[in-house]
Amino acid sequence: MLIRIDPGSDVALFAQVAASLRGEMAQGRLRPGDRLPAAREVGTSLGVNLHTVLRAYQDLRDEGLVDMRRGRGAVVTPRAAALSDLRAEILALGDRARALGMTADTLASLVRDSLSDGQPGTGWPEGPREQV
Amino acid sequence: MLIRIDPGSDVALFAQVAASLRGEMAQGRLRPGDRLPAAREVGTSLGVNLHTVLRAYQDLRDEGLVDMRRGRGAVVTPRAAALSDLRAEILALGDRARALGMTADTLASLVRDSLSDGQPGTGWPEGPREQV
DNA sequence: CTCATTGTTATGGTTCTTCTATAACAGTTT
DNA sequence: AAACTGTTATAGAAGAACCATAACAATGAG
Repeated sequence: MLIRIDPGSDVALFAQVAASLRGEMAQGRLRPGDRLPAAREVGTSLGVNLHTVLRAYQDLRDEGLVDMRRGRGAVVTPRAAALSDLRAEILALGDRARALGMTADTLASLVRDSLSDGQPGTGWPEGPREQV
Repeated sequence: MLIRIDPGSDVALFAQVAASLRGEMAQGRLRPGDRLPAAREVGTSLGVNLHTVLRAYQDLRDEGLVDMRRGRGAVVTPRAAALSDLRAEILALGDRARALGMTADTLASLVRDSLSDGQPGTGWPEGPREQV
């Protein structure tokens, strides 16, 4: 278990914590059934507020990567195995992108946008806007 | 040229604009040498402030995807061709991730973190923190 | 049952980012 | 010369992120 954060980064702390844990899952160091360290423990040990850690845990829960219950803690779900399944391909893609002079952030943004190119769901409060 | 934003999204507007343009480059609809529409034009047409658009343009410039100069505008660089080179692989990876029940955001975060697993650069203001 | 542990919820406050608005400036092109 | 471009400056409003503190409720160990 290794959680790394950089307070000087422009990425939100809770996002860094969540990303760290996803990385552990992808590397197989966190497997289905494993329990995440208690949020309070991570918080104090990391010099970060309890809620910041919990926000990260909740993001992972929303992604179906962990189950959370009071008193029991946050437990890694079987779905987390999918992350390690993709690890090799992600690294390969990263190598190619790096060779083309692309940063990790650029590739990540490109991945997010390329996949959500589908039509947005209905019922928007303000609706999306376009510019041609 | 198609720029799409969703004011209700949790993603920052400037990031959406930048992501849209990256997508255009990946699809080959924006090629090296092409000029991006003027920031003011995009702003008014999109109902968004000039600076919000410029922030997106500057991000693309920092990634080496466009060159910017006063009076001339923002011009797509040769490096942008790399995006379309990776498009097929990104879509393939996205399909696999989707089949495993993974969202685009999850995959994007995983990509960003898996690639930046290397040692952080030196000279941090506060230094990164770890938790074992 | 008792009790320590864990996530959950609530409240309030500070700081930072994002977005907007307006204006002037300085290269580039026509 | 004039229209168009990104650049810089200033200032404000709104929201997100983060922190601090406290109480609550489910779980598991003893």
